[in-house]
Amino acid sequence: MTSDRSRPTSRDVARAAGVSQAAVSLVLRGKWRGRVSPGKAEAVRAAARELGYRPNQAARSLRLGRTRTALLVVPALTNEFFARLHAGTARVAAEHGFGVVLYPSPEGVGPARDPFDSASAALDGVIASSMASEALAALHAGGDLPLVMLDSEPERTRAAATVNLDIADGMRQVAAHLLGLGHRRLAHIFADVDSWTFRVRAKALAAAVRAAGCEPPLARPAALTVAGGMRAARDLLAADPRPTALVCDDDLLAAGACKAARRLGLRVPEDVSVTGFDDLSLATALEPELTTVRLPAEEAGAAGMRALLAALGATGVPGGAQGGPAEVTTLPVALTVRGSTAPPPDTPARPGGR
Amino acid sequence: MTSDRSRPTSRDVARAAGVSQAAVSLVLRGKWRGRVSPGKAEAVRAAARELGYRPNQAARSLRLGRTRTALLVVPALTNEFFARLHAGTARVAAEHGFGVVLYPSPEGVGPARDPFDSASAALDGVIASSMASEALAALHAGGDLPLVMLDSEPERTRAAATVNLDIADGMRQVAAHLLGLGHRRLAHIFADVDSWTFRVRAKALAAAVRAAGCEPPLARPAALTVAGGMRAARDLLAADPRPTALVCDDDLLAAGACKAARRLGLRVPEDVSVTGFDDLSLATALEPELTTVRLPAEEAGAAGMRALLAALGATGVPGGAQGGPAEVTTLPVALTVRGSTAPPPDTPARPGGR
DNA sequence: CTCGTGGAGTGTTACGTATAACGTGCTCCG
DNA sequence: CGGAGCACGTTATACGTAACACTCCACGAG
Repeated sequence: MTSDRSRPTSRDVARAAGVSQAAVSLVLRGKWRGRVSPGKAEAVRAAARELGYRPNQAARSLRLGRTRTALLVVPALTNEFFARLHAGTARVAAEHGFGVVLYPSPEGVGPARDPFDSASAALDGVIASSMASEALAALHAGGDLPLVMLDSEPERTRAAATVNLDIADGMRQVAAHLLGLGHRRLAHIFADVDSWTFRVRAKALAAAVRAAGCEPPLARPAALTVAGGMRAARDLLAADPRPTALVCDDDLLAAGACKAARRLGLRVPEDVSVTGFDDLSLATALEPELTTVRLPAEEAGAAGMRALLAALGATGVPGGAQGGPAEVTTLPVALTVRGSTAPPPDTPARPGGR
Repeated sequence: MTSDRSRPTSRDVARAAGVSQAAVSLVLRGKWRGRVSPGKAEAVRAAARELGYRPNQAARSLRLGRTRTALLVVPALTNEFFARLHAGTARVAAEHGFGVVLYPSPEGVGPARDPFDSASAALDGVIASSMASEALAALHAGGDLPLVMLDSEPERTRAAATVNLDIADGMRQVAAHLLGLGHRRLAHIFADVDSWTFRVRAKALAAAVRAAGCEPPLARPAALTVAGGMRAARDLLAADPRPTALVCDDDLLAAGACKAARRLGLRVPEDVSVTGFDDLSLATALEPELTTVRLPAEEAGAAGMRALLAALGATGVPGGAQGGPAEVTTLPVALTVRGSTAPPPDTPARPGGR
């Protein structure tokens, strides 16, 4: 009615409320205690509501030097784990008026372009998940933004903070469960990805098995897909003596392992036990349902964003203020026992798994 | 070395190259033909590279009045379909220097907040997928941004364009496949969501079945999860006479249906056929693999972003310029026949499905 | 010789916001 | 009674970029 087509500015609001533009800014940012009378403040709010005023974020960002936007680097969103990670970051971000923009990391299919060119939005900080060191170096070149690492090697990064899942403990729980059921010949299907999280899984499993006095597990790499899991499982189940349990780095691999086992005429879990990792929705869609490790992905994403916000708050103070230089948070994970594990064949049932 | 801590600006580059700030802008935007000599242009580029200059996007957005950022509204990213949708939009967006920020639509769990407050970034346009009319109205209130609808009711929106998947045809293909196998008693497990895409599925299935001279399919609503599919299937399979095929609105529901069938002692597909929709990675993880309809999600997302970019390009011309007011694109879908469908029991095999 | 034309640049301004710096009156207390 | 301090505001400026409006000069046509 009054305005001519384009979005109203704070000056339009000021005119409508009969005050200066500065007063509008004060009132709308809530900094008017003792600077603007309650009456005028209310008039400003009414005018803003009336006109449908929304502050121009570009102008605000320019003025403040902050954009209230974070970059989340993930290998692939089609993986439910990373989607949950994103949900956690986005939730916490929204609570603080932040936005999150995604960047599929260079390990994906796309051309390894500069994330800071790709993300047209200016950024305040970066959260990087499950990154290889090479990709990290690329990020490093992208300026001196605060960086939070998720589920990554804590060492040799310039991260302001690291949020990790207790992957090693998860794998130890898997091993304890299977060993407790009586399994002695475990095999490991590990993801064909050079990433800290998968290296830890392999190491933890091997250590737990060794500690129990068993021979080290056979291991086969596999592409992180159902088909990959099938191929690896076919190989492993051809070994003699055949392993009685297949420990998989991921639920997708476990799904493939189950398929492969059945194609070989083996029943799961009677003839061979299978465990997954991540507790995707896939885990309960399968039959039998997968025994797997539940990872608090949303929680990890939320914690990562909180850490980033904390780092942003502490910006400007060069000296190390509170705590160490790089804080590491580790979130607990929990084995979820379902139907894909059982005592090995030719063994009298023994009490208790785990 | 030369600069004092903060990011270099175009003025810093200008100083280093011995030209004016305006010249830097011209050169770096590639608009210098006949305005700046090749020698100086090269000097500017060298200085920019040397200083690691990156244009301040906030300032650019403020100046241009455009932010090169689009909002993608999806119900949930943890659903692989929407993740693929996002991948498509993000890919095309990146090709044009655009960013994409996500907003989980009000139908999700979160508090139904204003997407334009939540997305701290300013926006040039909106792509909304699978939205109920209520949520649409909320978007409508959010200003007069160009809007592209994905997989939604074409009518009564002010969308600049609509990109739809040929859902109806997909369901017709499912019906033809099952009817061709000899099935006569179909049942439908439909998603408990008030959304155009699911209404179309129900209508198309009913029409196809009626056209074949069969009685209309039994139908049960279900929450869009594996557990929801199980409950609905348990109900439907208790009917007498028992349906010989369960048509599901989604692969998750189909997974649940398979589980339920087996718990009742029925084999899939020998005793009962099951079909899904969407072709999630879940479809090939199950056993038997699901017969389902493959939706070109990435392609749809890409097409949506292209439509939005086109609408943005045509902004400023009030009169309807090229084509109709709201263009509707429909992408084809394809039935993928796998192992979860077979001729009904007590029926001699007949040649050909579909 | 004058004028037009186009290349090569620069000065200046505006985008919309947040805030520092600067007034006003007015009250209250030493 | 003379400020000091407070309540209430406004003016002015800067953030970094893009682009309009100029200037200046060389050169060729008339």
